[in-house]
Amino acid sequence: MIAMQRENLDRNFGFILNDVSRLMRTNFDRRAKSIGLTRSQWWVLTHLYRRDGLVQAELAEILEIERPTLGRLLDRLEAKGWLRREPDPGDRRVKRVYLTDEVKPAMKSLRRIAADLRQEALEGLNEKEREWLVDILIHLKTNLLNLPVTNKSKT
Amino acid sequence: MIAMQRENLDRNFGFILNDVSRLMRTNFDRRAKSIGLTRSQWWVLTHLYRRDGLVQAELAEILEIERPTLGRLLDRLEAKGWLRREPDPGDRRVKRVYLTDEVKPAMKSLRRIAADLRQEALEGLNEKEREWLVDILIHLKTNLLNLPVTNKSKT
DNA sequence: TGGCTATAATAAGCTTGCTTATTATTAGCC
DNA sequence: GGCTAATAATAAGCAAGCTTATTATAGCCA
Repeated sequence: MIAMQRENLDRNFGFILNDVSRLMRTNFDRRAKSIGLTRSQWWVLTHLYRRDGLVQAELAEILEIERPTLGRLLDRLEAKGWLRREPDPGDRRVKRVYLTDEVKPAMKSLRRIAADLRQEALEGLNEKEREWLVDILIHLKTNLLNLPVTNKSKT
Repeated sequence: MIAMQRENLDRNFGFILNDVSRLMRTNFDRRAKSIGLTRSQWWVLTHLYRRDGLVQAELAEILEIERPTLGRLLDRLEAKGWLRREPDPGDRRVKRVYLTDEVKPAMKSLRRIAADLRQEALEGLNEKEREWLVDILIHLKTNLLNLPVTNKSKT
């Protein structure tokens, strides 16, 4: 614990991670702009594509974002005609989310953009290293999810 | 390239990265809330701590964020008394940023929070793996910064 | 059945990213 | 010296995170 005062900021793990994450997001968003979707929006559509008609709360759970965050994402997506919300017949608190037909062709382009960008970011790493990286990231995510503070207001 | 339609979303590199980054940020912010600073704000102060009196544009460059983003961060930090902006005597377009005395003690707590969180996130990785991870992330960042699209409106 | 408790969705407010556009000033060139 | 181009800072507007609080409805249990 001596001489730790002047740590190397350029190798600060948290911030490099943040930088890479931000660069991926902004780059994706720039490429997808002409389609009229952001990466977060695409991610929502991707999951609905697999399981159409999800309840909002379920979808938020799957996406690991808070319900209000999802709510406003859906507002924008609905306004642009990518999906619609319909009341659940059995439970009047619930709304279910359904994709519209416009989605399918757009999805294809976005999947392409995502794959290209991923490829470009990972350029120079071999398959083994890529797998290893994903494993490590999953490990970190697990660590973080297990932290007591992370469990917000679980009451 | 066959049967790639149904890729494994849970191992999507971009999104796990995003998750880890988000968890780090929100966790930090929760822990630092009582001090009244966010992680982004702390990062600004950390750099000023090393080089007080920077010009805003230089600082934005170092932090790798856009100038308006920094501008509003500084607004909030200034409003809470962590720093002040002073006109540059030689160039009337320029403002230089100086930390106030309140900063020093807070910095110590925040550095502690950051170190703890980093440790908890990286739990289970040995020193070699940690170094490797940082190297990989720097590599990815370099890849992303070299993408043509990333160079925004350089005109 | 009637009343608490839990749950779904949303509203409201804050932060931090980004873009694009404006304003003030400086620098550079003819 | 005077015009044009470049630069510093900010304004304005949008997106997507988060919290906390509200409203409507279901569910449970006494």
